Amino acid sequence: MTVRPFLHPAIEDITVESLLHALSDPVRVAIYANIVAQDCAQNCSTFLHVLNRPIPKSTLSQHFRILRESGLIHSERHGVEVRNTSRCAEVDARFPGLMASIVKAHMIELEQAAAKKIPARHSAKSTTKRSPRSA
Amino acid sequence: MTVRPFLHPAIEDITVESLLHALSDPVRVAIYANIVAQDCAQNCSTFLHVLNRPIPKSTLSQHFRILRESGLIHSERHGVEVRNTSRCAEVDARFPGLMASIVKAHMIELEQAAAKKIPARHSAKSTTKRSPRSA
DNA sequence: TCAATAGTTCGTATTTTCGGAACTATTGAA
DNA sequence: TTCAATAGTTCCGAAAATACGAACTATTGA
Repeated sequence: MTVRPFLHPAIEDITVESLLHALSDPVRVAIYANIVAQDCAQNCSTFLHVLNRPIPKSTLSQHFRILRESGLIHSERHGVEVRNTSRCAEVDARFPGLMASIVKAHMIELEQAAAKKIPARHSAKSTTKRSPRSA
Repeated sequence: MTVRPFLHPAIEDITVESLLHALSDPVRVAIYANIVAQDCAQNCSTFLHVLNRPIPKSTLSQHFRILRESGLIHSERHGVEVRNTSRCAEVDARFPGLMASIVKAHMIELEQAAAKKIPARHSAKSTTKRSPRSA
Protein backbone atom coordinates (compact mmCIF):
# COMPACT_ATOMS: atom_id res chain seq x y z
CA MET A 1 0.00 0.00 0.00
CA THR A 2 1.28 3.43 -0.88
CA VAL A 3 1.59 6.20 1.65
CA ARG A 4 -1.28 8.65 1.35
CA PRO A 5 -0.44 12.32 0.90
CA PHE A 6 -0.89 14.68 3.82
CA LEU A 7 -4.16 16.53 4.03
CA HIS A 8 -4.09 20.07 5.34
CA PRO A 9 -7.35 21.96 5.65
CA ALA A 10 -7.51 25.38 3.99
CA ILE A 11 -7.67 28.16 6.60
CA GLU A 12 -11.35 28.81 6.04
CA ASP A 13 -12.15 25.15 6.66
CA ILE A 14 -10.57 25.04 10.10
CA THR A 15 -13.26 24.61 12.76
CA VAL A 16 -13.23 25.49 16.42
CA GLU A 17 -14.64 22.07 17.17
CA SER A 18 -11.72 20.23 15.59
CA LEU A 19 -9.16 22.58 17.15
CA LEU A 20 -10.60 21.96 20.61
CA HIS A 21 -10.85 18.24 20.00
CA ALA A 22 -7.22 18.15 18.88
CA LEU A 23 -6.16 19.96 22.04
CA SER A 24 -8.33 17.95 24.42
CA ASP A 25 -5.66 15.23 24.62
CA PRO A 26 -2.63 15.77 26.87
CA VAL A 27 -0.18 14.09 24.49
CA ARG A 28 -1.25 16.24 21.58
CA VAL A 29 -1.12 19.38 23.70
CA ALA A 30 2.42 18.52 24.74
CA ILE A 31 3.43 17.93 21.12
CA TYR A 32 1.74 21.08 19.87
CA ALA A 33 3.18 23.25 22.65
CA ASN A 34 6.64 21.97 21.84
CA ILE A 35 6.27 22.62 18.13
CA VAL A 36 5.05 26.15 18.83
CA ALA A 37 7.89 26.81 21.26
CA GLN A 38 10.66 25.64 18.90
CA ASP A 39 11.37 27.88 15.97
CA CYS A 40 12.54 25.10 13.70
CA ALA A 41 10.51 22.19 12.34
CA GLN A 42 10.21 19.11 14.56
CA ASN A 43 10.06 15.59 13.22
CA CYS A 44 7.62 13.06 14.66
CA SER A 45 10.10 10.80 16.40
CA THR A 46 11.14 13.69 18.63
CA PHE A 47 8.02 12.79 20.57
CA LEU A 48 8.43 9.05 21.07
CA HIS A 49 8.73 9.96 24.72
CA VAL A 50 6.39 12.60 26.10
CA LEU A 51 4.84 13.38 29.49
CA ASN A 52 7.22 10.93 31.14
CA ARG A 53 6.05 7.94 29.18
CA PRO A 54 6.77 6.27 25.86
CA ILE A 55 4.26 6.72 23.04
CA PRO A 56 4.14 3.92 20.46
CA LYS A 57 5.00 4.96 16.91
CA SER A 58 1.60 4.03 15.53
CA THR A 59 -0.18 6.03 18.20
CA LEU A 60 2.10 8.99 17.57
CA SER A 61 1.33 8.83 13.87
CA GLN A 62 -2.39 9.11 14.64
CA HIS A 63 -1.84 12.05 16.98
CA PHE A 64 0.06 13.87 14.25
CA ARG A 65 -2.71 13.17 11.78
CA ILE A 66 -5.28 14.67 14.13
CA LEU A 67 -3.15 17.76 14.76
CA ARG A 68 -2.60 18.12 11.02
CA GLU A 69 -6.19 17.62 9.95
CA SER A 70 -7.45 20.03 12.60
CA GLY A 71 -5.24 22.69 11.00
CA LEU A 72 -2.89 23.15 13.94
CA ILE A 73 0.28 21.94 12.23
CA HIS A 74 1.78 21.61 8.80
CA SER A 75 3.66 18.43 7.92
CA GLU A 76 6.11 18.04 5.09
CA ARG A 77 8.15 15.04 4.03
CA HIS A 78 11.89 15.65 3.85
CA GLY A 79 13.54 12.45 2.75
CA VAL A 80 12.94 9.81 5.34
CA GLU A 81 11.47 12.10 7.93
CA VAL A 82 8.47 14.41 8.34
CA ARG A 83 8.98 17.99 9.44
CA ASN A 84 6.21 19.63 11.41
CA THR A 85 5.65 23.31 11.94
CA SER A 86 2.79 25.10 13.66
CA ARG A 87 0.25 27.01 11.62
CA CYS A 88 -0.39 29.39 14.51
CA ALA A 89 -0.14 32.55 12.40
CA GLU A 90 -2.88 31.26 10.12
CA VAL A 91 -5.03 29.99 12.95
CA ASP A 92 -4.62 33.28 14.76
CA ALA A 93 -5.68 35.16 11.65
CA ARG A 94 -8.88 33.13 11.56
CA PHE A 95 -9.58 32.98 15.31
CA PRO A 96 -7.66 35.85 16.92
CA GLY A 97 -6.40 35.13 20.41
CA LEU A 98 -7.82 31.61 20.62
CA MET A 99 -4.59 29.64 20.61
CA ALA A 100 -2.83 32.18 22.81
CA SER A 101 -5.49 31.89 25.50
CA ILE A 102 -5.45 28.09 25.39
CA VAL A 103 -1.68 27.94 25.67
CA LYS A 104 -1.84 30.48 28.51
CA ALA A 105 -4.47 28.42 30.32
CA HIS A 106 -2.29 25.33 30.05
CA MET A 107 0.60 27.26 31.53
CA ILE A 108 -1.54 28.39 34.45
CA GLU A 109 -2.49 24.77 35.07
CA LEU A 110 1.11 23.59 34.87
CA GLU A 111 2.25 26.29 37.28
CA GLN A 112 -0.42 25.26 39.75
CA ALA A 113 0.57 21.62 39.45
CA ALA A 114 4.21 22.54 40.04
CA ALA A 115 3.28 24.68 43.06
CA LYS A 116 1.41 21.78 44.60
CA LYS A 117 4.44 19.54 44.45
CA ILE A 118 6.63 22.02 46.27
CA PRO A 119 5.98 21.55 50.06
CA ALA A 120 2.55 23.18 49.69
CA ARG A 121 2.52 26.50 51.52
CA HIS A 122 -1.20 26.99 51.90
CA SER A 123 -2.26 23.63 50.59
CA ALA A 124 -5.29 24.74 48.59
CA LYS A 125 -7.11 21.56 49.45
CA SER A 126 -8.44 19.99 46.29
CA THR A 127 -11.97 19.00 47.20
CA THR A 128 -14.82 17.85 45.02
CA LYS A 129 -17.85 19.48 46.50
CA ARG A 130 -21.43 18.41 46.16
CA SER A 131 -24.34 20.52 45.12
CA PRO A 132 -26.09 21.69 48.31
CA ARG A 133 -29.59 20.77 47.10
CA SER A 134 -28.78 17.44 45.54
CA ALA A 135 -29.11 14.03 47.12
CA MET B 1 -31.73 2.66 41.84
CA THR B 2 -31.44 6.03 43.50
CA VAL B 3 -30.40 9.15 41.62
CA ARG B 4 -26.82 10.03 42.31
CA PRO B 5 -26.05 13.54 43.55
CA PHE B 6 -24.48 16.01 41.15
CA LEU B 7 -20.72 16.30 41.19
CA HIS B 8 -19.21 19.71 40.62
CA PRO B 9 -15.44 20.05 40.60
CA ALA B 10 -13.93 22.68 42.86
CA ILE B 11 -12.48 25.58 40.87
CA GLU B 12 -8.90 24.46 41.38
CA ASP B 13 -9.69 21.02 40.01
CA ILE B 14 -10.99 22.29 36.69
CA THR B 15 -8.60 21.28 33.92
CA VAL B 16 -8.07 22.81 30.50
CA GLU B 17 -8.23 19.33 29.02
CA SER B 18 -11.72 18.63 30.31
CA LEU B 19 -12.95 22.10 29.37
CA LEU B 20 -11.75 21.65 25.80
CA HIS B 21 -13.15 18.14 25.65
CA ALA B 22 -16.52 19.39 26.86
CA LEU B 23 -16.55 22.07 24.19
CA SER B 24 -15.32 19.85 21.37
CA ASP B 25 -18.86 18.64 20.72
CA PRO B 26 -21.27 20.83 18.75
CA VAL B 27 -24.32 19.92 20.84
CA ARG B 28 -22.55 20.78 24.08
CA VAL B 29 -21.26 24.03 22.65
CA ALA B 30 -24.79 24.97 21.61
CA ILE B 31 -26.11 24.16 25.08
CA TYR B 32 -23.32 25.98 26.87
CA ALA B 33 -23.56 29.07 24.63
CA ASN B 34 -27.28 29.25 25.30
CA ILE B 35 -26.86 28.92 29.07
CA VAL B 36 -24.22 31.66 29.04
CA ALA B 37 -26.38 33.93 26.90
CA GLN B 38 -29.51 33.61 29.09
CA ASP B 39 -29.35 35.29 32.44
CA CYS B 40 -31.70 32.86 34.15
CA ALA B 41 -31.16 29.17 34.80
CA GLN B 42 -32.10 26.78 31.99
CA ASN B 43 -33.52 23.34 32.57
CA CYS B 44 -32.31 20.37 30.58
CA SER B 45 -35.41 19.76 28.51
CA THR B 46 -35.01 23.20 26.95
CA PHE B 47 -32.47 21.45 24.74
CA LEU B 48 -34.38 18.41 23.53
CA HIS B 49 -34.12 20.07 20.14
CA VAL B 50 -30.81 21.69 19.22
CA LEU B 51 -28.90 22.39 16.01
CA ASN B 52 -32.00 21.55 13.99
CA ARG B 53 -32.33 18.04 15.26
CA PRO B 54 -33.84 16.20 18.21
CA ILE B 55 -31.51 14.98 20.96
CA PRO B 56 -32.68 11.93 22.93
CA LYS B 57 -33.20 12.53 26.63
CA SER B 58 -30.59 9.99 27.65
CA THR B 59 -27.98 11.57 25.39
CA LEU B 60 -28.86 15.01 26.68
CA SER B 61 -28.41 13.79 30.22
CA GLN B 62 -24.89 12.60 29.39
CA HIS B 63 -24.03 15.92 27.72
CA PHE B 64 -25.13 17.78 30.83
CA ARG B 65 -23.05 15.49 33.00
CA ILE B 66 -19.97 16.20 30.90
CA LEU B 67 -20.56 19.96 30.98
CA ARG B 68 -21.11 19.76 34.73
CA GLU B 69 -18.11 17.57 35.54
CA SER B 70 -15.82 19.69 33.38
CA GLY B 71 -16.77 22.65 35.57
CA LEU B 72 -18.55 24.66 32.89
CA ILE B 73 -22.02 24.60 34.44
CA HIS B 74 -23.69 24.25 37.80
CA SER B 75 -26.79 22.07 38.09
CA GLU B 76 -29.32 22.20 40.87
CA ARG B 77 -32.49 20.22 41.38
CA HIS B 78 -35.63 22.30 41.83
CA GLY B 79 -38.54 20.00 42.29
CA VAL B 80 -38.98 17.91 39.22
CA GLU B 81 -36.53 19.83 37.08
CA VAL B 82 -32.84 20.64 37.04
CA ARG B 83 -31.71 24.25 36.69
CA ASN B 84 -28.41 24.92 35.03
CA THR B 85 -26.31 28.04 35.22
CA SER B 86 -22.90 28.74 33.79
CA ARG B 87 -19.86 28.92 36.06
CA CYS B 88 -18.13 31.32 33.71
CA ALA B 89 -17.12 33.80 36.41
CA GLU B 90 -15.32 31.03 38.28
CA VAL B 91 -13.77 29.56 35.15
CA ASP B 92 -12.64 33.01 34.07
CA ALA B 93 -11.04 33.58 37.45
CA ARG B 94 -9.02 30.41 36.98
CA PHE B 95 -8.25 30.75 33.26
CA PRO B 96 -8.70 34.42 32.34
CA GLY B 97 -9.98 35.02 28.84
CA LEU B 98 -10.17 31.37 27.85
CA MET B 99 -13.92 30.99 27.62
CA ALA B 100 -14.35 34.43 26.07
CA SER B 101 -11.94 33.60 23.26
CA ILE B 102 -13.58 30.22 22.59
CA VAL B 103 -17.05 31.76 22.47
CA LYS B 104 -15.70 34.51 20.20
CA ALA B 105 -14.12 31.95 17.88
CA HIS B 106 -17.41 30.09 17.63
CA MET B 107 -19.13 33.32 16.71
CA ILE B 108 -16.60 33.98 13.96
CA GLU B 109 -17.25 30.53 12.60
CA LEU B 110 -21.02 30.96 12.72
CA GLU B 111 -20.80 34.31 10.95
CA GLN B 112 -18.70 32.78 8.21
CA ALA B 113 -21.15 29.91 7.80
CA ALA B 114 -24.03 32.37 7.57
CA ALA B 115 -22.16 34.48 5.01
CA LYS B 116 -21.62 31.42 2.84
CA LYS B 117 -25.34 30.70 2.67
CA ILE B 118 -26.17 34.17 1.43
CA PRO B 119 -25.77 34.15 -2.42
CA ALA B 120 -21.97 33.94 -2.06
CA ARG B 121 -20.39 37.19 -3.24
CA HIS B 122 -16.83 36.07 -3.77
CA SER B 123 -17.40 32.40 -3.19
CA ALA B 124 -14.27 31.78 -1.11
CA LYS B 125 -13.94 28.32 -2.56
CA SER B 126 -13.46 25.87 0.23
CA THR B 127 -10.62 23.69 -0.96
CA THR B 128 -8.63 21.09 0.85
CA LYS B 129 -5.12 21.56 -0.39
CA ARG B 130 -2.34 19.03 -0.45
CA SER B 131 1.10 19.49 0.85
CA PRO B 132 3.34 20.34 -2.13
CA ARG B 133 6.02 17.82 -1.33
CA SER B 134 3.82 14.91 -0.35
CA ALA B 135 2.66 12.04 -2.57
C1' DT C 1 22.01 -4.23 -3.27
C1' DC C 2 21.20 -3.89 1.35
C1' DA C 3 20.59 -2.45 6.09
C1' DA C 4 18.98 1.34 8.85
C1' DT C 5 15.75 4.86 9.79
C1' DA C 6 11.20 7.26 9.84
C1' DG C 7 6.86 6.88 9.47
C1' DT C 8 2.24 4.67 7.83
C1' DT C 9 -1.27 1.21 7.59
C1' DC C 10 -3.67 -2.85 9.13
C1' DG C 11 -6.19 -5.50 12.37
C1' DT C 12 -7.72 -6.38 16.84
C1' DA C 13 -8.70 -4.98 21.59
C1' DT C 14 -10.30 -1.52 24.52
C1' DT C 15 -12.76 2.67 25.54
C1' DT C 16 -16.13 6.07 24.67
C1' DT C 17 -20.41 7.62 22.95
C1' DC C 18 -25.25 7.02 21.38
C1' DG C 19 -29.94 6.08 22.21
C1' DG C 20 -34.10 3.10 23.39
C1' DA C 21 -36.35 1.14 27.34
C1' DA C 22 -37.08 0.98 31.99
C1' DC C 23 -36.64 3.33 36.04
C1' DT C 24 -36.86 7.22 40.03
C1' DA C 25 -38.39 11.45 42.01
C1' DT C 26 -41.49 15.34 42.38
C1' DT C 27 -45.70 17.67 41.66
C1' DG C 28 -50.41 18.68 41.04
C1' DA C 29 -54.73 17.04 40.52
C1' DA C 30 -58.94 13.99 41.68
C1' DT D 1 -54.01 9.20 49.67
C1' DT D 2 -53.67 7.53 45.09
C1' DC D 3 -52.66 8.47 40.46
C1' DA D 4 -51.08 10.46 36.15
C1' DA D 5 -47.85 13.66 34.19
C1' DT D 6 -43.41 15.62 33.92
C1' DA D 7 -38.25 15.79 34.21
C1' DG D 8 -34.53 13.52 34.36
C1' DT D 9 -31.34 9.33 35.26
C1' DT D 10 -29.63 4.74 34.69
C1' DC D 11 -29.01 0.46 32.25
C1' DC D 12 -27.49 -1.97 28.49
C1' DG D 13 -26.49 -3.25 23.77
C1' DA D 14 -24.88 -1.20 19.38
C1' DA D 15 -21.84 1.82 17.00
C1' DA D 16 -17.89 4.78 16.71
C1' DA D 17 -13.42 6.32 18.15
C1' DT D 18 -8.93 5.28 20.04
C1' DA D 19 -4.75 2.54 21.26
C1' DC D 20 -1.03 -0.18 19.88
C1' DG D 21 1.63 -4.39 18.08
C1' DA D 22 2.96 -6.22 13.76
C1' DA D 23 3.75 -5.76 9.08
C1' DC D 24 4.54 -2.68 5.64
C1' DT D 25 6.52 1.47 2.50
C1' DA D 26 9.77 4.98 1.29
C1' DT D 27 14.21 7.19 1.52
C1' DT D 28 18.93 7.35 2.44
C1' DG D 29 23.62 6.18 2.95
C1' DA D 30 26.87 2.58 3.19
